[in-house]
Amino acid sequence: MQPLYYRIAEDVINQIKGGQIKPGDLLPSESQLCAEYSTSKMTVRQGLALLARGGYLRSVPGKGNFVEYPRYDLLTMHFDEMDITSGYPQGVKLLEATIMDPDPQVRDELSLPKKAKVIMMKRLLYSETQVAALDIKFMPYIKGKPLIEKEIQYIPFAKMVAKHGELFSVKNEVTIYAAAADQEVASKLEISPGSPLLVIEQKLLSAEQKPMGWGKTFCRSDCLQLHAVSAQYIQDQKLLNL
Amino acid sequence: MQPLYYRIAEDVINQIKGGQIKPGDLLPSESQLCAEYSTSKMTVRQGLALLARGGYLRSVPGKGNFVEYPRYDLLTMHFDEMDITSGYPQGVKLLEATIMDPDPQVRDELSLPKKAKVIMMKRLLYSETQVAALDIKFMPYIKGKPLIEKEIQYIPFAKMVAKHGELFSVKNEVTIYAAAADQEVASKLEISPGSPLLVIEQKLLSAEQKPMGWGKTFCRSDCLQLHAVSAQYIQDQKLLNL
DNA sequence: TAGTGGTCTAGACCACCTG
DNA sequence: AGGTGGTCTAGACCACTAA
Repeated sequence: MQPLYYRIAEDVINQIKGGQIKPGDLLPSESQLCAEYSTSKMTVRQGLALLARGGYLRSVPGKGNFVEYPRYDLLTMHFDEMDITSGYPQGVKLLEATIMDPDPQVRDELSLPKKAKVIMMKRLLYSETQVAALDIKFMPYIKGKPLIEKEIQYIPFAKMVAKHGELFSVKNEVTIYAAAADQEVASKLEISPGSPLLVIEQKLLSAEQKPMGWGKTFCRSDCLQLHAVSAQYIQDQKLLNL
Repeated sequence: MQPLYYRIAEDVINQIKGGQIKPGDLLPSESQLCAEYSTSKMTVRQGLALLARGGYLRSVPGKGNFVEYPRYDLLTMHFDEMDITSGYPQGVKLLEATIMDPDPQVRDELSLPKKAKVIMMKRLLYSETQVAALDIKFMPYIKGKPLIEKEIQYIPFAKMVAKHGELFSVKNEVTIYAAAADQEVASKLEISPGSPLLVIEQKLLSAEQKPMGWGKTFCRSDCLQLHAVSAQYIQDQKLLNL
């Protein structure tokens, strides 16, 4: 048996999707809905909260609950470098892992002071038996917090940074673009220079907005696609069986 | 003055971020929190609901509320073809808009029967004064539902499809990859053949999962980057001022 | 002033899990 | 049996909006 608040949410959304209520319209007031379902305010509000979460409603104090156009332009996506290897630890080859002086771009991205050093890590990622991506990552070097080679090889960058910085949670900023392969990347990826690459740039920040890691993943265009769906829809699947 | 439920949520999240409570730990039970804050169950639960929504908690009936690792691999992104033009209607040039027989790929993507026709639309998108993307879109042809040329030119594909199919909401499935420009695309985008492109493939589905539109946007790699952030973080900004 | 949503109370009963 | 989260009640008071 579905809870009542759930049924209220479904009824409303079905009226929206059926066209009886249109975006911009005002829903019946909460007290009206209480009467309609012979229930109390908290229950009605619990139902409406589901819809608000899904982006179907906007509540305006003193006025009412308005139906909203759902967003088609907000997309959610799953990305994790280790996805490329389909989870096979054998799919990762550590090329380098050193402590070094950062070049200006890296220093800038990590907002580091002049003399600070960084940990640099270069990995090749294989999907099946084929090389698929070259991954280069940087993080500020923190004295006395060594990285264990076995660990760093197989975990995603975000986890690595969280562990290294002893952080619970990190903000992950990702930039996606296409580029042509240069000499180095091309040879590592066994493609010809100039071939198209999907480049995924990642910057990790602490809760205080301090950059904790930065790097790029150069992906062979024949090995990686990213998939995203409108956030709206994900919510639906989780919250309402539509 | 912040509402109490909000303060409860903040207190808990600060304990999480401060390390006093770790992922996997059990929160104090709801009745304990009621006592601690001298409040009632509904208020405590309202606070915990915020955290659950943000992915910080998992509630297990009969057991308790567990602290969760935040997801670093779920990203949210904004994408809308019209973003490319920075909202300038002058930034769109309609090259073609015709009713035609679909080629096999299009028919397959739209799950169309043999003889069905499609509306095809080709547009050039300019950012500032420079050509930035070539956009090709297909939708099933529905008799008696003409598209008004002026309309189709300037609205995003998702809106167009919603309007044409008289749908309230559409599911938007996006695939992102890199590719080399072929002759046609290269000439339209004023780049040399083989240049890297960012290709954004869009499929729009009705609530019943029926394909309502499909197409690709070929973007000059020097004109478009996509940005995404961990979903976690967006929630924080909306729900808690951290 | 009357209606709206936002917050909150002090209970209740249920299904679930553990000893 | 006793504790947990999940649902729900029948009120209350507040801030906001509109006429």
